[in-house]
Amino acid sequence: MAQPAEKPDVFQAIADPTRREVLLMLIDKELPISEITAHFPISRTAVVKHLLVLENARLISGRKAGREKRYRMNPEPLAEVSQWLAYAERFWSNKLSMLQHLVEHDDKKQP
Amino acid sequence: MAQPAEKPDVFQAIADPTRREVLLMLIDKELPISEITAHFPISRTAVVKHLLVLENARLISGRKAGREKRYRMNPEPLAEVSQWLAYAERFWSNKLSMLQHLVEHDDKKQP
DNA sequence: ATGATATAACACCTTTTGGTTGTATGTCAA
DNA sequence: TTGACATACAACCAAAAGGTGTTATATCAT
Repeated sequence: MAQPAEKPDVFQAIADPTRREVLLMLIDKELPISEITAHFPISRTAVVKHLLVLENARLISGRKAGREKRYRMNPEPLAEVSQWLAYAERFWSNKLSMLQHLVEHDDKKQP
Repeated sequence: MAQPAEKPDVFQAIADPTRREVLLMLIDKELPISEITAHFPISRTAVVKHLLVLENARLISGRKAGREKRYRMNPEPLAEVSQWLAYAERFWSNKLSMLQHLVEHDDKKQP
């Protein structure tokens, strides 16, 4: 699973649902691998591979803290996605803004 | 290449550079497969497969026009990406806005 | 010193991806 | 009606993606 530390492709990195969830977990806190793994039904090895993909897309960075390695998120590479999106949507900005607005205000369907 | 018409995953669909480029080509115009193929170094069959992925992610839709099939873009599914991005960036909005601003104003590096 | 923890490093497996070629089918134009 | 064009469909292939398990190594607590 991307064993060679190559391809820093952000789009590729966020293509996997597990990796997106990992990212969300690391938004506001720094977590060790074991704790991240606990939230998923897959093996630690698999999680580590996902972490490697995220890391060489520079979306997360890890530091060793004693016997554990703690990861934190780095949002900067997401700017590339944001830009691409803005460019791709530039002709329908009205329609899309409307859509987003609708969804955002439907979070916890208050009747 | 996603032969079965399944997985309408938008993130997956835009993960491939070729597919992203196809999308950009179809923003403002409707194009036949042959014309799309002409812009890439790969075979028409390969392009068609990419089109299928984009189509069942509902990012494009095709209609037959005589002997050719013309595709056009549909931006709505991108809203999901947009939302996710907004959520993932919610703690760093300042930093990211700054970044984007910088890049956008560096398009054709005017000295 | 010893055992439990946390990670690292391998080797291996299966399915999906991205690509190829070849053959058939429908459609326009002369 | 006969090509030339545009697409459709099928079979095949190599490599990457996503996963598994096993074994080793460092570190903390007792």
